[in-house]
Amino acid sequence: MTTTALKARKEFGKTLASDIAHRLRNEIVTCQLKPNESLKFDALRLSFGASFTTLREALTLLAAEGLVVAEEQRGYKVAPVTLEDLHDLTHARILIEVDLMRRSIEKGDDDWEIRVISSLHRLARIEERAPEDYASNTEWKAAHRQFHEALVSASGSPTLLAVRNSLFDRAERYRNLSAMFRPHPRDKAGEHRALMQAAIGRNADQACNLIASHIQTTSNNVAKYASGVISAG
Amino acid sequence: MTTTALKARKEFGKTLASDIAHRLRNEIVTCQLKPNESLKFDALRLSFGASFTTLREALTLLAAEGLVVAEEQRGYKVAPVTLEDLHDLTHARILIEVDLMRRSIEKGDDDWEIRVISSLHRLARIEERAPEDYASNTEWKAAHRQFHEALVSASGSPTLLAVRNSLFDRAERYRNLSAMFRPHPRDKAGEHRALMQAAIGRNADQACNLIASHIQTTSNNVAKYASGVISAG
DNA sequence: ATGATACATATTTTCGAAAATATGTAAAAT
DNA sequence: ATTTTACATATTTTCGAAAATATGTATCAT
Repeated sequence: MTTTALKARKEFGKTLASDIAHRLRNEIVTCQLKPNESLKFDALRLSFGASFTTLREALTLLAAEGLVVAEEQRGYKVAPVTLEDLHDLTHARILIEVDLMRRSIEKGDDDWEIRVISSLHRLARIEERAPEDYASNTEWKAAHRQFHEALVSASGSPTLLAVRNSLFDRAERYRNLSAMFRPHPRDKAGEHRALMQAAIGRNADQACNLIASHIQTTSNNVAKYASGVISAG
Repeated sequence: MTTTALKARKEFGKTLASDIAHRLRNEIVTCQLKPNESLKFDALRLSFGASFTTLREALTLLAAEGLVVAEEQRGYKVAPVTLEDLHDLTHARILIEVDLMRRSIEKGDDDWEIRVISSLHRLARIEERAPEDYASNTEWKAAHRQFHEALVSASGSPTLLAVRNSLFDRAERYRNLSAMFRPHPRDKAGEHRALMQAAIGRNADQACNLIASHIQTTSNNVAKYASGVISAG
C-alpha cells in the first residue's frame, strides 16, 4: 500500500531492462516460456509492462546468452531444445568447469574453503527438510547453483566464469525439462559431498573427474527422461 | 548517386542495430575508439546516425562480448585493457582453441582440408605482396582471421565456436594495440604453415601444442610491446 | 484448380521526445 | 576552510508513436 509497489518492479537490477532480462531468463529456464515459443512484443508488453525498446534490450541480452534466438525482421523466440544442443552444451560445460575447478583448487584460500563448505551445508539442510523431490524446489535450485558456483569461485578467470554462468542457465533449463518427466530425482547428495571433500582436500585430479562425470551423468539422465520433448536435432 | 546511398548504411546485417554493432566492434578492435573511452549517446548519435534506442541495442550486444562495459545509470565505455585481462583472455583462448582444434582434426572432412589449405594460401599471397608490416594491413587481418577460423571449423561445437569468436575479437584489439609500438611484426608465416601441416596430417597432439604456443607467444609479445599503454591491472 | 498479384493486416524495427537519474556549481551553514 | 544543501545542467533510460518489413487473404489470370 506504500510507494514500494512502484519500486518493487525493479527487483534485481538498477535498470528496468536488466530487471526484465532477469525475469525473462527465469521464465525461460523454468520453462514457463516453452522452447520455440515465439516472443511477440505485444504479448511481452502486456505481461512485463515495459515498452518495445526496453524489451528489445532484454531480448538482445538473452540472445547473447543463448536462451533466446533472434531471427532478423522476424522477431525473437525461446531457444529450441535439441539433443544436439544438449551434447554441445555438455561438452562445453565439462571443458570449462574442469579447468575452473583445477585452478580454484590451486588458488583457493580460507574464504574459498568456507564458501564451499557452507554452501554444501545449506544444500544438505534443504534436502533434509524436503526429502521428496527437492529438485523442483526453488530454494534447492538456488542453493545447488551456489554450491557449484562456490567450487569454481577461486579460479580468478572472469571470462570463463561468465561463460560458465551462461552455460549453467542453459543446462538448468534442460534439467527442469527432464524433471517434469522423471519419476524420482537422482540422489546427488553423495556426489556433492565427494566433490566438496576432493576440493577441500586439494585433490585436483579427483575433483576434476568427479565434476566431469557429475555433469555428464546429469546430462545423460536429461537425455533419457526428456527425450520425448526434445527435438531430434 | 542512386538510392543505394540509403541502403548502403546497412552493410553487414539486416537490421540497423546489428550493422551498427558491427561498425562499433570494428572501431573498438582497431582502437579508433580507445580503451576506457566513454561512449556518450549524443556523440555516437552524431557519428553513427542512429537513435538512442538503436545504439543502446548495439552497445548491449558489445557489452555481452566484453568489448564494452556498462555501468548502470552511468553509461557505457570501451572496455579497459589490462595485463590481468590479457592473461585471463589468453588462458581462456588456449583452453577453448586447443579443444576445438583437436575435435576439428578428428572430424574434419575433405571440405575442411580445402578450407584450411586455401585460407593459408591466401594469407601467404598477401604476405608476399606486402612483406613489410602486413600486420597493420586490413586484408591480412581478415585472411589471418579466416585461416584460424578454418582450422577449428570442423569441430561441430557451435557454443564454443561462438565464445571463440568473441575472444578472438578481444585478442585482436590487444594485437592492434601492440602493433602500434612494435618495430617489426613477428614473422608468423612459419608457425601458420606448421599448423596447417600438423592439422592436415591429422597430428592432433602436435597441432594442439602449436596452437597453444602460437597464442601464448603472441600474447607475450603483446604484453612486452604494449605494456606501456596497458594499465597495471 | 493452380499460381501469381495486389491489397489488408500483423509484427518488428526505428525514431525523437519525455522522464528519471547522475553530475557539476554556487550559496549557506558550521 | 570545509562540509552541506539546493539548484542547474548533462546524460542516461524509458516510452509510445511512426516507419519499415513480413505475413495472410482475396482477387484475377491461366
